[in-house]
Parts: sequence; C-alpha cells; structure tokens
Amino acid sequence: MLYSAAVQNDAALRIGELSKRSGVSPELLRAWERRYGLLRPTRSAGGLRLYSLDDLERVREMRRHLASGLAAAEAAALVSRPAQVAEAGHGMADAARAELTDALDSFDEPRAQAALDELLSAATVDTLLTEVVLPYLRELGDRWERGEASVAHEHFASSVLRGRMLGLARGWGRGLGPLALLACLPGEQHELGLIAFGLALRARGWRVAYLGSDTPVETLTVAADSLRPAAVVVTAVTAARVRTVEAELRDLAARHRLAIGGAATVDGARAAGALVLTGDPVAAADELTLHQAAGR
Amino acid sequence: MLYSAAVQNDAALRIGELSKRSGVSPELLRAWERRYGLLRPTRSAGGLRLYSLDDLERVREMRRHLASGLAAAEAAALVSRPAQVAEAGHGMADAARAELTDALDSFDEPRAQAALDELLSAATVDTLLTEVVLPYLRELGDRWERGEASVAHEHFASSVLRGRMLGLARGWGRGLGPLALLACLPGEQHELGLIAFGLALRARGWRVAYLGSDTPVETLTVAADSLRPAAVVVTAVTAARVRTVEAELRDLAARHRLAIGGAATVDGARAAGALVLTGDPVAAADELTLHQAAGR
Amino acid sequence: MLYSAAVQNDAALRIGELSKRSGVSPELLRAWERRYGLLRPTRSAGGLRLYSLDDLERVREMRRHLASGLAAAEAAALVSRPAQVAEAGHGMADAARAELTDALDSFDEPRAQAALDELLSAATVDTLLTEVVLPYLRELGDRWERGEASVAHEHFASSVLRGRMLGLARGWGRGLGPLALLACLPGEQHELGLIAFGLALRARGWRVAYLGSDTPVETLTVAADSLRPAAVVVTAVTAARVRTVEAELRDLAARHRLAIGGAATVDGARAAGALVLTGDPVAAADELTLHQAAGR
DNA sequence: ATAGGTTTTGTCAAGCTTTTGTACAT
DNA sequence: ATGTACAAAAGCTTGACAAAACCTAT
Repeated sequence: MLYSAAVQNDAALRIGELSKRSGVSPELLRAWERRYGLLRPTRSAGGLRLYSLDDLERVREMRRHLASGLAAAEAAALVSRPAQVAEAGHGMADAARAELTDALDSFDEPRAQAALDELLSAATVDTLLTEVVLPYLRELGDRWERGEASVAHEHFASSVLRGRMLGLARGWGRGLGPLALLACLPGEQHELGLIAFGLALRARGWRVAYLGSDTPVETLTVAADSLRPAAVVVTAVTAARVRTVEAELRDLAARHRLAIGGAATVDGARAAGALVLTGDPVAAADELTLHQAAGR
Repeated sequence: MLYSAAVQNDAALRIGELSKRSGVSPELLRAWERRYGLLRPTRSAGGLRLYSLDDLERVREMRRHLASGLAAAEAAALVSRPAQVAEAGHGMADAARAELTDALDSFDEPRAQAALDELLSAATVDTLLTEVVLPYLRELGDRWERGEASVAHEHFASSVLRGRMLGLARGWGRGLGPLALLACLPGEQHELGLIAFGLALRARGWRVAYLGSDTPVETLTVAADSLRPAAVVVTAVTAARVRTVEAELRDLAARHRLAIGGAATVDGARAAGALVLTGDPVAAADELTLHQAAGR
Repeated sequence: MLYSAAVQNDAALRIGELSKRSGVSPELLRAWERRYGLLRPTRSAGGLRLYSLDDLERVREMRRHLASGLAAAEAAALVSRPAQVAEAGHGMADAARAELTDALDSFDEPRAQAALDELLSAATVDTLLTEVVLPYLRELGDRWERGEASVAHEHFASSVLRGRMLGLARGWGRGLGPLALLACLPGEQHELGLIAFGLALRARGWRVAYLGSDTPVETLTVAADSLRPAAVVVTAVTAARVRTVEAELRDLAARHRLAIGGAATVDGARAAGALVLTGDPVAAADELTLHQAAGR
C-alpha cells in the first residue's frame, strides 16, 4: 500500500510509456518539448527522459486543446499558462499607450477616444497624464525629430488630445480652492502642456481660469487684475519668448504671484521675478500646490 | 437641424433594404424624396443613401395615407417631418445668449458651462450653434472693435467655447458618412468657426478628421492622401492667407475635392480651384452637403 | 476594451479555426478586417493572426446583422458600437437616461459604461448626476414600488453605478479645499446618494473623506477628531435612524460642524444640533458650499 | 422605365512565409 | 537521444475581378 502510493505520485514514465498512455508519438513529444517547452522531464543517469503523471496530464490537456481546434503553439501556450491573473497595474499603461499611439497614427479618432475611455474608467486624471498622455507626447516629439512621424500626425494627435483634455477640464473654474490663471506667452502655440498642468492643478483642488495660447502679457494683466488669482502661470518653450516680454512680466510679477513653466531658462524667469516650475506638468502642479500651501 | 440626428444611432439601411421592409420600390422612394422631400437620408462615403428606422416608419405612414385615398403630395405633407421637431421656445435662445455673455464677461466658467448644459438639454447642436454660439462670437467681435471687450475676454471666451465644442466633437470620426478633412491655413489661429463647421457637418452625417489651426498645406496634403476624404475644407479669415499658398492649394485641389470657408475672397479661392463656402458655418455645412449629394 | 488585454485571457484562435467556428471564410474575415476594421487580431511572432473569443462574438454579431438585411459596411459599423448617446438630437439627457435604463435593465454592463462614457465627455459631473443618474435612481425606485423592476435589477444597477461613481471619486481626498467627512448612519445601506453628494462637493472644490455605509457614530467621531474636517455630513433615509443616535450626534455636533442629508426629518436633525441639507445631493452640495463660503 | 456609370463586396489567384508532424542520419 | 531536414497545410499580402446593388439623368 505504502509502496504503490509512492509509485503513483512519483511515477517516472519513460517516453515510450508516456507515448502509449497519451497516444502521442515520442518524436512529437520531443518536438513539443523543444518548440514550446511543454514538458520538462527529469533525466535518468543515462540521459533518458523521465516524466511524471503531471506531465501526462499536461499532454492530455494539450490534446484536448488540439482537438478543439487550436493550433499547436496556442494550445501549448494555454497549457503552460501558470496563473497569469491581473497584471492590470503596470502593463495597462503601456498597453494603453501602445493602443493610443496606434490609433492616432492611423488617424483613427474613435479608437483613440475608446482607449482614453478605457483608461479613464480605471485611473485618475493624474495617472492618465503621467503614464499615458505626457509620455505619448514626448514620444511623438522624438519620432518627429527622427522623421518618423509627419506634421499631419502631430496636428491630428494634438487636436484629439486637446479636445479630450478640455473635456476633462469642464468646470475647472468652479469651487472653493485658490484660483490659478493660465496662459501661453505671445507666440506660443503649444498649449497641451499647459492644459495638462491645469488638469493636474484641478485635481489638487485649485480653480482654473484659462486664457489659451498666444496671449499678450497686457491681456494677461487685465485678466489678473480683474480675477485676483492666487497664482498666474505662463508657459514658454523657448527662453527667447520670455526675454521679449521680460519687462512686462516683471510688472505683472510685482502685482501678482507669477510662475513660469515650460522649457524657459531659469535665468530669464528669475529675472522676471517669477517662480520657476521645473519638470513635467504634473510635477509642476505639485510644486505650485506646495508653494501655495506653505506660502499663505 | 433639418432632420433627426438619430440616423447615426440607428441601423443604417440601404435603399434596397428599405424597399423590402416598406414594400415601396427604390425608384419610388427616390421619387418621393425628390418630389416631396419625404426622406433625407444621409449618404455613405460613396454616395449611397443610408436610411434610419425612423425613415422606415415615415414611409409606412406615407403608405397608410395613400391607402386611405389621399394623393401623394397631400400624403407626404401629412407625414410627420423630422424638421418639425419642436425646439424649445424662441425666447430661450436670447435668454441663453444673454446668460452666456454675462458669464463669460465676468470670467465665470462654471456659469457659462451651466448655461451651455441647460441649452444642450433642450436644443440640438445646430440650434446651439446658430442661435447662441455663433451670434455670441459675432457680438464679441463687434464689441471688441468698439473697444468694449478686452482681448482677455476674447481669449477666455474662446477657450471655454472651444473646449466645450471639442467635447461635443468627440467621436465625430466614427460612422458611415463621407469623410471631411478640416484644417486652418497657415497662420490662421481662429479655429472656432471651423470646429462649429465640423459639428454642423457631423449633424448631417459626415465623419470628420480635424487637424486644427495653423496647418501647413503640405501637412494637409499628406493627411488627405492617406485618408482620401470626400472633401478637404480649409478656412482663412483673410484673403492674403489664401494667396500665399495658392499654388500649393491648386495642387491639392487637383487631387482632392477642396473647399474654402471663412472670409476669404471668392477670387482667391476660385483661383485655387476650390469650392467657395459662403455664410456662417452651419450654412456652409448645408452647402457642402448639398454639393456632396449632387456632385458625383 | 483594449484588445491586447483580452487576448491574454482568451484562447487564441487562428484564422482557420475562427472561420470554422463562425462560418465565415478566411478571405472574407481578412477583407472585413481590411475594409471595416471589424477585428483587430494580435499577431504571432511569425505574423499569423490570433483571435480571441470576443472576436468570435463580434463576427457572429456581424453575421446576425447581415442576416437581418444590413449591408456589410453598415453591419460592421454597428458591431459592438453601442448607441451614440451624445448625438441624439433633442434632450440629450433624456436620450442618455433612456440608453442607460435600457442597458441596465438588460444587465448589459458594458453598454451602460459606454453610455456613461459618452455622457461624461459632453457634460459635467454635475449634469450627469442631476440629469441622468439621480433621475434614473428615482425612476428605478418608482418602478420597483410598482413591481416593474426586480431586486436583481436594483442590485445590478446599484453596483454598476456605485463602481462608476467611485471611479470618478478617485483622488477626491487630495488638494487644497476644505475637507468634508462623509458617512451613512448605522443601519443605513444606501450609499449612492452619499457618493453623488461627495462628487458634487468635489466638483465644488472640496476634499472628501468617505467612510461608507453603516458607520457607527463613535467611528465617525474618532475620524473627525483626527481629520478635523470643515464639515461632517451624514445621511439617513429614515428619521428613526437619526433618533437612535441623537445623543451621540449632539456630542459630535458640539465638536464639529455637522450636517445631515437624506430624508431624515428636520426635527430630529435640528435636535441633534446639525445643519439640515434638503433636496437632492447636488442641491445639498451647493447648500453646504454656500454655508462654508459664508461661515468662515 | 431605361441607359450608362459607380460603389460595394464576396471571391480568387499568385508568390512567399510560417507552422508542424514526421522522417532520417548520427 | 539529438539535431536537421522536409513537405504538407495553413497563413500572409497584394491585386484584381465580377455580380449585385445603387447612382444620376433622360
């Protein structure tokens, strides 16, 4: 009794026996091992394959999958599948970004929207921005520099993302939090980063008033004097844009708390009396929020 | 809106299927359309008529009237025309525009959004555009010329409206209708009219791909060659913008159906071999739709 | 759904097997993919198409549409594309509610989610709540009283909506606004209204800490002492629930600003020294926000 | 109702690659 | 036992075709 039980559990079948019991030829068993890693038999001293009863069960499962119409590679993949439950955590962002990239590359707006929908029902706006949208924009910029993406792609992607982000922005002027007045400096057309920044601020309890791209500083000043925001934030991609209006910005900074984001050089901004926000839009929003929480 | 936007919702029947289900021959269906405007099917990208289930119901009603002894013209006149869907009272538009103006003038985004929300729950997108948004924009322009509105107001209002309209634009690339590729010419920043135009096209069954402001003609050409739209529509506020790129536009017009909207002079556009769309965005959408239905 | 994710879970069929199971020839399957994007199979390392069981379902749906008389292009456009709520002509909110009702009644969670997705891109959270979710809940209650809706329907709808609303609630504890501490009184299980209230507060700039259903007052007090919220809000559907813990609530009200929502009688709440919030969750949020803005 | 042209859509073919069971030589 | 080879089966892409269904205009 003890004996037979031990044999049952540890049974070491040679390939001929496994073949007989499973009805699969030895050659094919070896091929499946080599090609798909379906089995991992131990070896006898002489090098013979020794299989367990588990292995027999795996072979039978393989046959069932084959009989149901799956091809060998897919059948084997299903057998060897350990317990691949939710990898939802990290792979999701990558998968989503890939899907978004693919959709936007083929000018497929509905698919891009669907990918964003899917994401939004499982993640915060912050996560959406840091994990998907901002990395996508960086990647798009890189590809554009390498000549792998056309200007048309960039325009199309910008439009879709801008529309979506402005959709998320709805109502960002409401509430009890401190007010941030946002604008791009004159000549500046890239507003996606600024909108992302606004969304990140909103997620941190701010109210947002948004003036958009290419805003004259005078315009900005008028709005600031009227709204009395807790912070005025402008972006500029190049330092030159900041220098051109440095004097005006200094005036503005004298009357309101001013911050500058984007790639503008630190020096130019400092000269204008502004707080410099470094890093991506979400990091910048954290920075400004800290500053606000501390400085009042 | 002239007829129900539910077309996009419903199964899209071709004329043969509608004929089978209604028992009316395709020829007669076309005749009723031509003579009495009984139906206004959307069109597929290739020009085929696409009917909704509402349309089927309308044809059946027509047959009942005929069976009861009415002449065709009278029967058709009795069939409930979708055009007659009652819009909310007329005073509502004025009141809404006043509310919107007031809210935007005081930089109050939430109130502006609320006004738009309210409108949208009682009116079609077309009505929103023709009765409220476009008049508001004209009025804002006038006030700006008279010095009664600041640039800040204009920027703020633009941002809010653009965000809202792009929200409504979501999914406008989806569906069965002909595809329109939209872009602003180089140097052109005012995209609100173009977005409104896109929304109006969408309500008429088109699919829309949108490239946004300040689009180089070369970019546009790349996108057009890739997407093969039924129409490429560009806008330019000044004739100068058109002249600058006239040669390139002529090239584009040789390969795709090109239309120009905005305030561009007729001459410049004609010289470029483009169809000229006059009037406001909604009228222009009607015009292009007619042209599309006829011109193939 | 992002296809790539689904493939991981499902058996991976090659085109021949999909063809056998669906009765559609491989050539046609490829043509449908190319022409209408009906399927989006992953690829094996060698380039073979790998389909999921979802894909099989889509092909079957396609065939059903074809059998019903639709042409291929239209059939494909309908597959897995739920009604486009946002395009409904008049009364967007009504159409959306109808779609939501229909989806939830047929236990079709994906369709319900899609309807909510669509809405959220064209309306604020406030509008979603006041125009769609809350009316839907009232309607469901009515139908339940009339015996037209089963307990199963109510459970299903509740869990879908709760999940979605909690999704929207993500991150609502972060930021700069005043903090509201939310809980249902002991014995109270209906938390949907309270979550809606929290969302409305969030849209008004509050931070929210949420304790959920059936919270002992003592627990609540401990949390309040630790968090020092600007307001503590509890809900109870019946006045009896309030009376039972009236003494404890009076203690709590002595140390924190306390508000009571739901159908609790005004008297009971007043006796407990609490602010009474009347009306639906959104109105209640307005009320509390006004109170907060005034009272500091 | 017909004529003359276009769009749609299922099917097929040519030329090449991948997959997979089996066979064979070492 | 191992490694290589091989051939049938199944797939892939591109391009094209023809019948059916639709279009406009007369």
